[in-house]
Amino acid sequence: MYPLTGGFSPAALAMNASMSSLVSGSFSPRLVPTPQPSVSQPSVAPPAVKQEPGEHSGHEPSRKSASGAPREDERRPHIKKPLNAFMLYMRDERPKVVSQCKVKESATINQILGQRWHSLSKDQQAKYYELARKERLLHSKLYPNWSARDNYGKKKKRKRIKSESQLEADASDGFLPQTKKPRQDPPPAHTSHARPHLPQTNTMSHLTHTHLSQASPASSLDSPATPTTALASPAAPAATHTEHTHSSHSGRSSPSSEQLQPLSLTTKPHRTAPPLSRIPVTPGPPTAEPPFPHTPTSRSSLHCFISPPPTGPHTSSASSPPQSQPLSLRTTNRL
DNA sequence: GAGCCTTTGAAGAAT
DNA sequence: ATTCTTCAAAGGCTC
Repeated sequence: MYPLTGGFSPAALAMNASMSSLVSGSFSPRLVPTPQPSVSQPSVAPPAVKQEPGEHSGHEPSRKSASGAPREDERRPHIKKPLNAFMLYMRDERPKVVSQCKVKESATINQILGQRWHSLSKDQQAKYYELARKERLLHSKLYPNWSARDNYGKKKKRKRIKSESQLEADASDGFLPQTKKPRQDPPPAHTSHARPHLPQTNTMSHLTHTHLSQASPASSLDSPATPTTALASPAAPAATHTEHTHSSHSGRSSPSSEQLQPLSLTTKPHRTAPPLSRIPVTPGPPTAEPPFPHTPTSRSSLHCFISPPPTGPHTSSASSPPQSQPLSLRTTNRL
């Protein structure tokens, strides 16, 4: 369900959907009324601002007020990260997958969407990249002082207790057992990391006269964090079949690949290891394996996407990303 | 009820 | 400069 969004139809995503649509609901799927009374939101759905109940949770020692007074961050609303291209895509496509595949589990849906994402044409992906870029731009205008770091540690992670069988599976896999490395040390590590944390007191102060309304992001691409090149995808540069894919996705240094070669992100090796624990790594002939070998047992629904994969809209005939790149291939990094 | 799962991408932290 | 980690969404499931 898309609370406020008003729904982005893929079509609506089109560039022409300039600010208005963007503003209308982009990054605040389920937002909570902005707490800033003083801030007059210019007919703009405020970005995800949310007051989290257990927010304080003891992190962020850095901004603790000596006295008993409520810490600043406690009163500050939780400003969510702007959605990236894929997230925007998911938001649009999720309902379709749900209805088509009759699945409800987000994990499964996301797997399907992940595959579909790869099968998208560059143009289609570019649409979302562009949209995401606008989102970031808008977000940075709304919250100039916001930093992704602010949200670090907001999600408390629980240590997953692996079953023996799972551990075995991991072990037998032989490599990178963990998809998400269970942190040995508490996540908010950096928070305790004495760093000059910018005083975010007035996160929204700038909003008072937000240029937002006037902002035509597309034109003001000179935003700091955003790659000027529209499609600047964090992903690999050119080389349709970039195997070596930009060893790092340090997107910021974003390649200046123009629209010609928008993004070959399709081949991007994933940082987080795929569900290896469930996907038997077959040392044998890779070709023998179907594109998506053995998906999670109970996740048969993956077929939903996998079945019709043959010829995605993406012209990339040969270099075909997803199909030719079985999940097992994307094991790469993260040692 | 909090957190996990699962995906990709962005950004910050760490090396 | 490169690598690693966290968080965005989301809903069923697990603890």
